Amino acid sequence: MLKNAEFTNKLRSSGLRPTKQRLKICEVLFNRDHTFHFTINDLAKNISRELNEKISLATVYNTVHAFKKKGYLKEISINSDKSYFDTNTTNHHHFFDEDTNELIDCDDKIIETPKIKKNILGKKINSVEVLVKVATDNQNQK
Amino acid sequence: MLKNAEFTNKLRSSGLRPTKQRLKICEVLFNRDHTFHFTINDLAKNISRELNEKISLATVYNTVHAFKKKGYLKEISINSDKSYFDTNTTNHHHFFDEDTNELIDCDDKIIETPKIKKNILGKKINSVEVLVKVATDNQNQK
DNA sequence: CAACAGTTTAGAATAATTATAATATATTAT
DNA sequence: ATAATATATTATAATTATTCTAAACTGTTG
Repeated sequence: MLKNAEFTNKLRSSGLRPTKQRLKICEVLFNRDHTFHFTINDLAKNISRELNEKISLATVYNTVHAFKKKGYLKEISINSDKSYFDTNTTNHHHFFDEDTNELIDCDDKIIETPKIKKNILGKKINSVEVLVKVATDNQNQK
Repeated sequence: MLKNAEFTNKLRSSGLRPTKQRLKICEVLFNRDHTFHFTINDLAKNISRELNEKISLATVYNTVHAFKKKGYLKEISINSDKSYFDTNTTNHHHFFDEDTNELIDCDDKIIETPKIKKNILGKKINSVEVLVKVATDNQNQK
């Protein structure tokens, strides 16, 4: 459970002013036991529910994007209809349950990190991530 | 280079009426040498350019979704701002060039298909796909 | 505390996608 | 073939996610 002062430092050290709103968003995002996958709307709702306070949706957008740029959040692309973000910013893999739309993080103890046999573009490899889609047998190719 | 009659059969055999519009869209999508990655807007533009004929945007949306449901197209989620579709419906991997936004298909000769060490949900595995993001060194974590 | 740069805000604007409902077309039964 | 029906197409409106705008506000620096 990080304190306000720690978030203040974290923000300041990356060149972001520690405003009231940003500190509250830090609390909601980073004072958790586990990885948090969310849309910006989810987050805005969580803020008003958990903190009983409203932060303008535009600010939530601004902040999430600022945090992403600073590497505190990572954007996930599974569904293309909405943007999801992830508090787990390490290189990791996912299981995606097509029945429930649940997304589960895992590391290379669960899913092997694959070898790139030929780096066809010759550029620097920034990430190698695996997505495994699962569903109850029969139907569900959506 | 498939013919109209072949597309007609293909459509009819999957329970889709072979309408003028669908046949034209088949031509644009499937009479190609290589995999085609596109947004619905791209496709609509291609239709009016290549075939010199306009198909209502709503029809293009309907058709692409119908084709996806029938397994003729696959939806890709790399960027979350738009929906991309792919004529390569096999299980395959991707390189994504963050400098140019180019997406390149490849199979397990280029990128190894990873092993799932533990199927944590115990459900049927529908796909295992790898995404490798590359960019010119330095900057570019976007 | 004054001055300035950076931030927040409500609401407008934009862009992608989906819904609507009238018209048109393909299929089927006659 | 033709009529009846079921399905598609279309233009347009509606919806949804996201970004933009410009005025008011807040944090920081001197």
